[in-house]
Amino acid sequence: MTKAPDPKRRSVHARDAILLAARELLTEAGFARLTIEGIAARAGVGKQTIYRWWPSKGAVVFDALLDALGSTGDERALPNTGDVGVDLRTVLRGTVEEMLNPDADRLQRTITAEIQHDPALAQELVERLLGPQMNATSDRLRAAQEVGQLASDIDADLAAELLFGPVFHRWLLRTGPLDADFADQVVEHLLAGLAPRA
Amino acid sequence: MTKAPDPKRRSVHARDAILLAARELLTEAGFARLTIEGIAARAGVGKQTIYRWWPSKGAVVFDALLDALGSTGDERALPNTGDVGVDLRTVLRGTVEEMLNPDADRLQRTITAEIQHDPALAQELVERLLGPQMNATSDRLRAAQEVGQLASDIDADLAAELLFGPVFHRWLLRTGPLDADFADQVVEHLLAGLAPRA
Amino acid sequence: MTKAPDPKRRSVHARDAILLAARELLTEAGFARLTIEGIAARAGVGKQTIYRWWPSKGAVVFDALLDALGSTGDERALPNTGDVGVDLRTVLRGTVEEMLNPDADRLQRTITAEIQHDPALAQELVERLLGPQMNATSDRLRAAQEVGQLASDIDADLAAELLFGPVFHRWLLRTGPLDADFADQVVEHLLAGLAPRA
Amino acid sequence: MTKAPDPKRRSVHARDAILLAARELLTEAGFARLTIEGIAARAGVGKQTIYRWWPSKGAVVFDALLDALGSTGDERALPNTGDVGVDLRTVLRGTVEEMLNPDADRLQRTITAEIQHDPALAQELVERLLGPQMNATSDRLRAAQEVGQLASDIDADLAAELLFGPVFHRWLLRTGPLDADFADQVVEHLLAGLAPRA
DNA sequence: CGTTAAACGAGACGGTACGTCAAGTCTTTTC
DNA sequence: GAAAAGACTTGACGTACCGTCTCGTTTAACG
Repeated sequence: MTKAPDPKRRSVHARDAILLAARELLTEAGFARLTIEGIAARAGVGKQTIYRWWPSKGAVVFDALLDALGSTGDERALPNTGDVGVDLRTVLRGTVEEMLNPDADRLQRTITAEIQHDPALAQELVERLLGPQMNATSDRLRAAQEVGQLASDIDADLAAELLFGPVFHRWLLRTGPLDADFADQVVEHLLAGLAPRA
Repeated sequence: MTKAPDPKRRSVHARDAILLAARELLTEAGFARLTIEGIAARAGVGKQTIYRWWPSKGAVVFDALLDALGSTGDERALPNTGDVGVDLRTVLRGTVEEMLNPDADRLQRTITAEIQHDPALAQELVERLLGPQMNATSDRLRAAQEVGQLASDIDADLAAELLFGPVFHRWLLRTGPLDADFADQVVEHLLAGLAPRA
Repeated sequence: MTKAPDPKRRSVHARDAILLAARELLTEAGFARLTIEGIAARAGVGKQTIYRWWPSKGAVVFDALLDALGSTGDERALPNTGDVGVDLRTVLRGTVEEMLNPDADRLQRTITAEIQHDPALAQELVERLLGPQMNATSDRLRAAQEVGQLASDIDADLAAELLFGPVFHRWLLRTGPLDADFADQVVEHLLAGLAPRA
Repeated sequence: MTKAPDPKRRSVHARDAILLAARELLTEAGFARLTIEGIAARAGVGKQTIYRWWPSKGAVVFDALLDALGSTGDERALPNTGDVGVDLRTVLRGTVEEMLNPDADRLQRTITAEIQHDPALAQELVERLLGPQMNATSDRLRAAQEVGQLASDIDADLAAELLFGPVFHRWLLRTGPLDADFADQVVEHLLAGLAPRA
């Protein structure tokens, strides 16, 4: 049995330097050109220190991203103006806007590509980033159901996926122009289908 | 300027052997473990012959997939039973079923990951595979509009994306179980929103 | 049996262009960086045309050199001033001088290196270049024997080698400075040993 | 400036395995067919380990030869029987004999060819192998001068070159048969020229 | 608080694959 | 039918990183 390293003795400084270096190099060169040696060199760290704490390049990048995103986005409850249509439009336009930002675009594409080959990463991504985000949306939808703005017999989690799915599809596959107008149309058609039956 | 090779002199035999080898190795080992050297060895071909005609590993794989899929899926018009709900359920269940097939799943994930870093590939994929498939669906939707099963003021192309988006989202991000039931629900809610207004 | 090409149909133009290109590239880049492809490209000739008529890169270079040297140096009888010492000094100083010329130095080193791995080339070199040169010297020595300037019981061919050997040794191995003074000393000591016995 | 590796960390085992493999392959296949990849494979070593410590194939071979020859030939003082003629005959016959041994012949031709294109190697060869050997000879000649067997006004280093030069010339250029008799004749004529004047 | 075992930086190691270059062979087209 | 053009298989090149493995050097938990 290979002896596991002792987390208590772990150098916080090394960890931070590694994640920072990973983030910087990822932005500069992209995932494909990112190397463990490069991260180690930039971080001023021995390669072994990386291998000691992470199983793969993907895991490092993933941690680096969580480190960056997690700090800002812990609590992202949706706004509630009283009009669910307005609120959904706001959140979906925000999603589109982020996708149009070159840096965020690159990071998200990188991680989306990466999880295709690593189900464990995929699960962690869903649990720690996507899940919370979609839960915030389905929470807002449930609130709308309670005030009678949406049919009450609809699964809010499914509805959230009906909302984000098309945007994600268009972004990832570039099937057409991705803009605020597209986001609005998705919300409009979706709400038509989710409206309470007369 | 590096002189381009003359396509007239290209060896068909080499091309076919390369694409076949790529497909086999991709299924056996996955994209990450796929190497140019491996393809060349399996195909009984010099590495230079690959480099002469393709700019990257991704391009080879892409051609290999088009070669395989394109031959079978030229004409994929949707069925038209007269009931658009039934037909959409059929096509979406078919899509889900293909995603559940391990081989197809791996190939599709590979190529989806690949196009994230190569917009040119992405465009080609849309034009040659995704586009035709989505057009077939939107054609069927337009037919439904003409017989009054769907509201006539809705963009059929957008509707097709509303349909495939959620399925694609769940498959790619593994946000939940992907099965026929999920496909049915997507169709149901979508049609509710697209129904002609009284 | 592989059919031999017909020398009668050989293109003189191609032959000359190849040998010229070889000579030029040899001077520009040296033997190690000389390639068949480079020669073919420079000569505006197909590679096959080179392979058809020469068995190896060394053979081409060799022909190229013979073509260049042979034309100028067919008849190189030594001067005969009546004083064999003066004449030997002249010829040895000339040899040294040529070795100090950078272009000639490179060509000679190239071919000397090459014949180490190719006895057939070595033989041809001796027969067509070195042999005639040394024969000219031994002829002069024999003439000296006839007029009593040298002991008559000495093999003139051996004596020629005693003369050129040390110069060649110092040039090839760089064991010390190679100059006219060195040449003179070699001649002086050699003649002392070859003088007629009282 | 590319960072130089740290000699303290160098693996002795790898170094020895590389030099041994180089020597073996050189004997088996000759210099032209010798490859870095072949050496690495035979030595059970990564190619990078060779490139880390040697700049070229020639340098490896050179080190391999020094490693082999240097160990046996550190001290090669010439015999001193009292008769300089006998001693020179012995050493020159020994030189000829070694040149007639196929393995030694191949090694020496290889390295002689190699130093033509690499003056740095040439200098090292002279300093570490040829130099000591010729010094041993000139030492013996000086001893002969002291006891009056040779003229005292002759440069012993030059004399040594007069001795080895012709043998080397005949061996390298194959201008004639190389045997003990030839060695004897060289010594005889040389001594005639170097004898003390009456 | 000093000891001491661990984590650390550094980097050499055996490997794999890269993308390039040239070798020598083969085929197609031109003169 | 030789020659030009150039695509082909082969194999070595020298480079970049991989993940493993020592090395000395900090450094932080515990005796």
